[in-house]
Order: sequence, then C-alpha cells, then structure tokens
Amino acid sequence: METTLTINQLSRRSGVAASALRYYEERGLIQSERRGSGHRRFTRATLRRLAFIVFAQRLGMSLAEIGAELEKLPTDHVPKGADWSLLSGPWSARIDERIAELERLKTGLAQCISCGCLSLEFCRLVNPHDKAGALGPGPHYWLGDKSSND
Amino acid sequence: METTLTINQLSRRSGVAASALRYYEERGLIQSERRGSGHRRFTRATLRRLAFIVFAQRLGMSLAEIGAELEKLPTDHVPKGADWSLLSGPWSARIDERIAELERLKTGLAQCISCGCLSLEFCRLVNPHDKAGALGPGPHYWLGDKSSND
DNA sequence: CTACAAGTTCAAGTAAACTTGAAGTCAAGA
DNA sequence: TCTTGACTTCAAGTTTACTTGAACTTGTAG
Repeated sequence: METTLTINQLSRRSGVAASALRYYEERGLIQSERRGSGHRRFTRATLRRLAFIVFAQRLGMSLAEIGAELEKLPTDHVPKGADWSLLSGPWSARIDERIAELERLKTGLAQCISCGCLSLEFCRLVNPHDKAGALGPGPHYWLGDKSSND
Repeated sequence: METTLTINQLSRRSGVAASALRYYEERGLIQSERRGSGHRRFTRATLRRLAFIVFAQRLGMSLAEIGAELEKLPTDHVPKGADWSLLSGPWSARIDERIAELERLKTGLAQCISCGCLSLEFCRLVNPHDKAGALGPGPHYWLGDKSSND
C-alpha cells in the first residue's frame, strides 16, 4: 500500500474537489511531490492540513489569512499535535469572540430591532470596538463616521 | 426639517456606501421615492431595514436570502416592533445554531485537529447532520462521499 | 497493444457584492 | 448668474474562491 495519495484520492478522502486542491497548491496552502510524469503525490499529513483549512473557512477566514496561519507551522518536520496546539490557543479566542458577537446580535435582535429604537445605535451591537475592516464583502463600516453631526 | 433622507444622508447615517444603497435598491431590498429630478428620497424607516440587512450579513446570509426574509414584512403599513418581532424568533434559532457550530469547532480544534486523530472524522464536526450544501464559497462537502470504501 | 480512466496545464468562466468611472443633470449659496 | 457639490445612469472593473473546458499525456487493465 502506497503511503502517498493521488489528487483524486485526496479529494475523495477530504471532500475537497480536485480543482480546489490544485488551486490550494498554487496558493501555497498545501504541497505535493511530483512523479516523473508530473503527477502529484500528497502525503497523508495533507489531510490534516486540509481539515484545518476547511475549519478556518467555516470561521470566515480568507485563504490569505489561512495561509498566514499555516506558515506558523514548523517546516523542519511533519507537524504533530504539539505544533497544531500552538495555533489552537489564539484560535479558541477567535472563536470565542465570534460567539460573543453572535450573542450580542441575538440580544440586539430582540431588544433593539424589534422595539424600534434602532438606527445608528445598532452599530455598537455589530462592532462594539470600532474595528470595522476586512470583514469580507458587504458594507464594512457601521460606525465609519466618527464625527456624525447630523 | 425634512423627514426624508437623500442617498448621502442615508449613507452617512447607516455607514453603508451610497453605491451599495443603489445596489440594494436595484436588488429590491430597499425602496425610495423619486423627486421630479430623479433624485432618491428615503424614509427613516429605511434605516431600520438597513440595520437588519447588515445584521443578517454578519450572520453570513446572502442578499438573496435577506431579501426573502424582508418580504415577510407587511407592505400595507410601515413595519413596527411587532412586525419585526415576527422575524426575530426564527432568527434567534438561527443564531443559536451558528453558535452551536462554533462550539463544536472549538472543541474539535482542541481535540481532533491537534491530537492527530483527524481525517474524515472531522466532517462530523463541521457538519454533523450531513447537510452539506449552499454554505458559501469553499469546499462544500466533507462527507460528500457516502460510500467511501478506500 | 489498445482502450480508457486519470492526470496535466493554461486560459477563461462564474457568482456575489459591490466599487469605480464616464458623462451628464440638478440644486444651492455667493 | 455662476459655480460647486450632490445626484443620476450605465457599463465595466474588482475580489475571492473556485470551476470548467480544451488540448494533451500517463498509467493500467484486458
């Protein structure tokens, strides 16, 4: 039994389309060795890397951000539990923040939207610490105007 | 004092770019009256509608989905608290689901990814009830292959 | 040896959610 | 009246994350 995987094997095992895998490789998120013919071979460790990528996407991260995170993994050996754990601390915090925001939204939905008090106040709900920024597509900046005098 | 808002006034108050407001109007998410000149005038109620739109986007909904939700509001009068409340029930549930997923992800980050047990198992974390589907961009289907015999 | 499945590259297409630019019209203060 | 600044439309461009198709090569089972 071979210890490496072809692109379609990896695709089947991970659920990520082969075209996406090629794309990820092109973006530097995963790596492969090439056979003489040019065919890719992936190590099984790539499965974990992919799990992390999918995971992070569900958290709303862009591939660019994910790539930056993955660069924190050591390159001198195959990353193991301890290496992944290094990432997981900040990530738990990240998830907690997101959960906290959702809780605020939920409260706001009940109180603020339904009662009719709503206008600019809503911004504090969505983004209480004024860090409008790279939040993906969509309007990025309730609270964008600091000196609102109208 | 005018009771209606120009597009730039609405933009400043909502934090949503004027170009985005035109786009939303084109998509039917908001409405405006037109002056003889063709200039748009928005009612203040539009602010609440916008708040809802931004809110929903933060929950990861597409404009199409948001539009569908907004259609549930009555058109025979300006929606008030009670009307918005009608939407808020299902929405709380929606938020709760999302929070639950994040909790699962958090657990999984600690246990599954970092310990090394990971591969296909991860799917159950991301999508425990096998409803891979329209989850936005990204690989949609850990668990996409029911009959994995390799 | 011959199919045919599986692999390759590269360019172009897609979808969502906007933004930008051009070219022109309208409104308001000095 | 003149001159900005705000507004209009419409077409085209942008970004992210891929997918699709064409044209071609490799690998393998019979």
